[in-house]
Amino acid sequence: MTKIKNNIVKLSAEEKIKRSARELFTQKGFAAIKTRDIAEKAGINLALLNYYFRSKQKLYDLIMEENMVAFRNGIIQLFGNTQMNLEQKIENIVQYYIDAFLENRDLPAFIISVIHQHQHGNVIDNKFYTAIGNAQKVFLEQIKTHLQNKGINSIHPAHIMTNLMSLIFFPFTSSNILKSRAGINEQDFIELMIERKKMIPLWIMSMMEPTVNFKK
Amino acid sequence: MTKIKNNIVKLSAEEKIKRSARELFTQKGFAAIKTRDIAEKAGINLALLNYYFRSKQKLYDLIMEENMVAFRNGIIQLFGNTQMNLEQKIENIVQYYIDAFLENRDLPAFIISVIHQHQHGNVIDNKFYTAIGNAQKVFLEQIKTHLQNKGINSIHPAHIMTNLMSLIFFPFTSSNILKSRAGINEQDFIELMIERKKMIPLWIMSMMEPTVNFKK
DNA sequence: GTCTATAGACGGATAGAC
DNA sequence: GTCTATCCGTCTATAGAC
Repeated sequence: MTKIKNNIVKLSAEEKIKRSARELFTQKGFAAIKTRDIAEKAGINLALLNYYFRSKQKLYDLIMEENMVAFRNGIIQLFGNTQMNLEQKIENIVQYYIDAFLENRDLPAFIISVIHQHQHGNVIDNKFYTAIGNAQKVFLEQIKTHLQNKGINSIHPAHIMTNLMSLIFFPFTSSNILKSRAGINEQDFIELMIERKKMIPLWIMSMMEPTVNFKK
Repeated sequence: MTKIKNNIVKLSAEEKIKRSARELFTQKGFAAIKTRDIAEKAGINLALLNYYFRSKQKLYDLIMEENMVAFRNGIIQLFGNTQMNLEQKIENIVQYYIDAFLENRDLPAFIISVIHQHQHGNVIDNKFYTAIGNAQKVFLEQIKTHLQNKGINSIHPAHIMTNLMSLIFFPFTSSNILKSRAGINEQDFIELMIERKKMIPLWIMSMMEPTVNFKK
């Protein structure tokens, strides 16, 4: 990447390929994208893709790894933190992921697809699951303690963690449904997502209240 | 499909192809699957695929349409019902979809992918969105009324509908994370999903209580 | 580093025998 | 209806000129 006058940044061919590849792979996955699509979008010659990245598969692996980094680091640092109380932690998690997904709207569907299609044995994936394992345990333990303090033993901590991730991820994958007929446009959608940064923690905390769990 | 003695059902080649195709396409999508994969899985000759279904694309369209039918009909009938009160309706929706997804575990990720990748202009998809549009409106209106009765005007009805779908869909796409290190196996996972049929309605109803929304 | 041209493999589809 | 053999367009990857 070379800076030129007027502070305008002219991207190198390598960078242009990578950005185009990220956008396309994140939207549609490995199999649906042709190297020609990437080259065309980047405005570079097809041969340069192999020159810089060796193969389509290696380029994809690079993109995937980078796409998963933010997700993985978020889990490790936010979920695994042992200083913060549960409510603060949930607020931070919600903030972090919603901000990240507003920046990259295809990321949630990409991550969901990768997680869903995971088959044990893959080296990259195993590294991934091992890395988030401990952080997950810390968070689940914290939920468990919180529930015990509230006198609730009827609900598995995994529900709360799953619900948290559900409320963060899913809306980004289903904006097309809201936009179709619910009278919600792109700007409305963004505002709703911003509102959720405030609301999701309230919703999740209320799920751990006796009044909700023992109702009826 | 021909019945033979001992009540064992021997599938026709056509049916074998369709079942194999459904499993593979639902798991990995159109682009990642080769016609040769389908033929091999079905134990039939590659040429038969084209003989019965004309092309890979036509076979996929057939599978996708069938996969989306249950989802679409669920929305139209359950969301669009004008007789039932909101709580009963939510209970029915949760029951219906969780039961369906327990039967076909890859369906949620498939539906999410189709919805997410939708670009307006596609005929099948437009039919789909038109069909669910009214049912969606009925449901949103009902939520709006419920919120007004509770004296809550700080929250958009779309949040509630989105939350409901989130809590139903997402867990099926992320079971791999729970299974990796949270000490949850396949049987535990199924039990958790069954518990959710009872819990999700309570969680959603509580989101429409003033105590939750005006807290802090 | 960047291009053109092309090798070489793959995958969808079909012709034609049985 | 089912098979084998094969066609042919497409796609990844590379050789080699500049």
